Amino acid sequence: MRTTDYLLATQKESPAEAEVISHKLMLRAGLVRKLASGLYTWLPTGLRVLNKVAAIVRDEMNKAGAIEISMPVVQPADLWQESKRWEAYGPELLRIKDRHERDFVLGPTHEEVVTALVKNEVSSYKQLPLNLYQIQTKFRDEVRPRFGIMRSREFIMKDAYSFHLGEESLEQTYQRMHQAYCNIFERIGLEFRPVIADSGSIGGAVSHEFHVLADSGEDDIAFSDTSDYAANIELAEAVCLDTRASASADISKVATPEASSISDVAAMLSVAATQCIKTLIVDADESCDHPFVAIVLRGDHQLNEIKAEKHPLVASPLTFADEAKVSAHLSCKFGSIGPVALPLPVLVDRSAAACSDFVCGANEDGFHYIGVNWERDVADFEIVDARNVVAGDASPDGKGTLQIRKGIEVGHIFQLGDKYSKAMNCGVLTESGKHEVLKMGCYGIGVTRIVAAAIEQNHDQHGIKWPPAIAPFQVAIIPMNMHKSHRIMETALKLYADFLAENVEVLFDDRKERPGVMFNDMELIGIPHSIVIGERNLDNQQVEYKNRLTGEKTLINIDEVIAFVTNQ
RNA sequence: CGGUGAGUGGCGCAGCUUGGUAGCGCACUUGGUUUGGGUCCAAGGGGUCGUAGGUUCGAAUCCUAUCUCACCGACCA
Repeated sequence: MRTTDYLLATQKESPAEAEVISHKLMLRAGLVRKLASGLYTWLPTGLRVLNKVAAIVRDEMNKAGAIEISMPVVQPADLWQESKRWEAYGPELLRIKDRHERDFVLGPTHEEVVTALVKNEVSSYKQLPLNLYQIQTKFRDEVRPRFGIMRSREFIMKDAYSFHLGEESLEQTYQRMHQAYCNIFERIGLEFRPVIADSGSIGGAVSHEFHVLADSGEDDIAFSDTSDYAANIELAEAVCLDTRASASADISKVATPEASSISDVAAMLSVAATQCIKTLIVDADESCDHPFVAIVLRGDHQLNEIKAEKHPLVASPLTFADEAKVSAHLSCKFGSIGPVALPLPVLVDRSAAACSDFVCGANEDGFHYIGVNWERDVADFEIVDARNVVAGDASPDGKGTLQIRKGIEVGHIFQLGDKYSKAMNCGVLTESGKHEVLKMGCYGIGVTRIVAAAIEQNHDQHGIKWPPAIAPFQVAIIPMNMHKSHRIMETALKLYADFLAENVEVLFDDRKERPGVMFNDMELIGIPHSIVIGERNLDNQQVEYKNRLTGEKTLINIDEVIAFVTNQ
């Protein structure tokens, strides 16, 4: 490709709207342009990258035995009513009407459509297992699109759905997809981690997320420093190896006026936050005899809402209780609540349960207890896992300690079980002639998000440093002052033709620009290899090779250029 | 949805307080100049100042309404 025949669209300044580095660079390098909030046009350079990512995903899916199909973006509402997600999905599901006033949705995902398809097309156990996938546009009406294409409303997703008779077959395909995902991210060249995850609203039991590690990531992931244990912090089990010391102090009430937060109380009483416990009040599940439930954590720990709301006594979704209502019920404010003689169900985190002689609220404004001990002073409580793990915690698999890093979620795989197949009665006849509902798995990859994540992980002050597997071009030819020198033009044209003949993706910068402009643009776009042609080196029949990733520069003979670059 | 801020040529911004013929940098066009890291000089093209209404002799500027966008939060692939 010649730059004069191309839409380069690079910019010196990034638009004010861009906050994260990948968003800025995608705009500056001319990869995308915003049309409206969360909606982007892909320019030629961006589309080249996107297509490369999609090609790798497609290839690995095919190798893993999945079969490509293409389903409509616009889907009839009755399918969604059948699966109950017409109500459950909420405002993120964009609903539209056609000219006959019939309801439709723009598909945010395709479980309904694919299940309806399989229900109609597959009727025998002999056709199973079956794994269908597509690479296609999704629409989710996000509350707040942000970070450019990282969280856009319209995006491209690879979504696969597998169908099975029995858990064992599902487990096999799930493992095969897990491996395929690892292959995909390795081939693209990203530093990633598969982590145990919460299955959220999609449903099902077993689930893994694939995260690209980057400081700008929105998720915290915890992983062991010695084993391969890794989990989203939402799900990482907090183990407590400490055993509770026996009580050595008597309980007594002390005045703590104006002190309500843990840091206030700890400072006033000159104790460590780890010696204090905090009591959070959340709404109780309807089945509970009490209006609220108390969750007790050690002073330095944070509540994990995902874990807490799974407890049968806790309302789902987890809701912090209204302070006025709690005050009316307990006759004290949030900052003074404690588990001693508390007329509510008490759930105690494992680490808080290992405390002895601790400090807690006295259920009376302006007072705390000190020297409190479980069992002796608080008779009725249940020990649960309810906090976020922190760096340094023991790994749940018993090997090593946990570290925490930020990740960008680029893939998510689920064992769905029969959630959708049961609701839509999708089954086959078994060998014995009985109708049996199928088990399902689903496997998603955010193809557009991978592009942004790759930039987050691979850039410097000059611009993008594409992993070669997804670079828009492999080689840039930068001739200096070509319009003034016949031999430079001849050399450039020859190299360009030679690269094309070798099927190397080459961008020939034939603009009448100063060298600095060309260098800056090619580095901004992040082309891995550059060939710089100048008068100086041409005297020795040489050109300069530059590597974008390593910064390496070497002189090479003109007749060795093609071989040298194709070797890289 | 709550909070904060912003809408002025393609991009980045000034002008608004104190109303008086719309400006700067980048980009673009033409000519010259320069040529191994975003040259320099000159001339030029391009803007209903988000939209609607109001006040006024006169509104980018003041008032009202409304739309859009971004960031933080809540929410969520």
